[in-house]
Amino acid sequence: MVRGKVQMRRIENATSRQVTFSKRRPGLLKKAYELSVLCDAEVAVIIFSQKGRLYKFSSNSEIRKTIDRYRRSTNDAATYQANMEQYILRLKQETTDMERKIELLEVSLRKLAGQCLGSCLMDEIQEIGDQLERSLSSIRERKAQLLNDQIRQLQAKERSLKEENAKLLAKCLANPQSTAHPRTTTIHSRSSPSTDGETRLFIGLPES
Amino acid sequence: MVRGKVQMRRIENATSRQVTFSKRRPGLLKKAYELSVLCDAEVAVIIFSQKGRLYKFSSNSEIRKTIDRYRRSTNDAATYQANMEQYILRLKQETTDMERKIELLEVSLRKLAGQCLGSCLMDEIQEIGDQLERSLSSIRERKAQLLNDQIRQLQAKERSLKEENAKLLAKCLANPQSTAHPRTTTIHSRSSPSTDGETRLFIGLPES
DNA sequence: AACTATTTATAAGA
DNA sequence: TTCTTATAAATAGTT
Repeated sequence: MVRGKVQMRRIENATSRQVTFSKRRPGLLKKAYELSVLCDAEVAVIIFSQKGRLYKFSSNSEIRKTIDRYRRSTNDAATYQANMEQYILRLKQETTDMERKIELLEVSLRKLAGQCLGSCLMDEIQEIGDQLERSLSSIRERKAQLLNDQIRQLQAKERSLKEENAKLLAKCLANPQSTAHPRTTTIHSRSSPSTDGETRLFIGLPES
Repeated sequence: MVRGKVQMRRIENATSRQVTFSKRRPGLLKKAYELSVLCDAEVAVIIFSQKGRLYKFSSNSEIRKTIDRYRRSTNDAATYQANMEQYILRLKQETTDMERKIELLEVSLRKLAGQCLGSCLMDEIQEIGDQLERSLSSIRERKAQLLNDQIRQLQAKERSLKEENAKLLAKCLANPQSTAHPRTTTIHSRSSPSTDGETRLFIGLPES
């Protein structure tokens, strides 16, 4: 361009590049300004320097207006926005559906809880009553099951305690150091008012 | 600028303006291109002619990226897009909340319907059972109320029919033209197989 | 930032 | 529109 043409490629020297940027940037913005004024055109220029600094020109007071106009005039840019709007519509539809579902669930729940029955006619009352009876029978079944489980657990525990009891008794009888009858070997039996039946196994243990 | 400086003001002659636009527009775009290449800058230019025709340059493959970058770098006003994105986040949060609510309602409903009790322990079983008993008693109350209403309606109907019956009887007795007993004045009784009890009041009406 | 030799852009005319 | 041409404007390299 001056004193020898410039190759149209990135200036490798960082300082030269920065200097050239500083010189050409206002030139570009000035040209943009002149075009907009002389020809009454809408012009917007956005420049980001390598360092990320922003420079802009807008013939409009608000560059966003030009950008919006650009978006409206191009299909691919409008697509993103349209997609978002469609997505919002879908989300809204979803929430509406969910609201209706919640409403229905709450009504069902209230009815099963015996509330708001004032508007129910005999048919529906009958149906709800039947459902409740069925539920109650499920509940009773589950309750019975739980009780049975508990009983079985207690029985198993009883069995294992009995076994332990028997083992300990056998040990006591076989042990030469304690030939006396277990009943009479209980220490501190005078100071503890517990029954024989409960304490006769605690041979030699100090009372707590 | 050439052969006499140009005044920096709108060119009034429409043709001249159009010509100048055609000449300067590629110049501006070229300058933008050169700045972007030489200085490795991100440059975007948008031009709308007076007729609304769009011309643009973008150092990027996609001008939208530069515009987005511009939007991100200016925080003078929340952009429409940012607002939309926030709105979408809000909607998503809302649907998540609703999903959770639906989940809870469905669990409650299933339990009140006596389903999925396998995981319930005795406390909860007891509670559900109590709730069901209360619901059933509400249901029975409502049922009784409905039955009572029905009975009262029937009683009222009976009363009004009796009154009408009495009035008609009195009329018959007072009327000289029909001294016969009302039971015998029933017309068409031979062609209608209804019982006496139901038809004896329809004096003089043609059968439908 | 200022200077200046040149290139580039472009107004007016064809 | 495009070409031509005279001239203004921009700017690369230097200081």
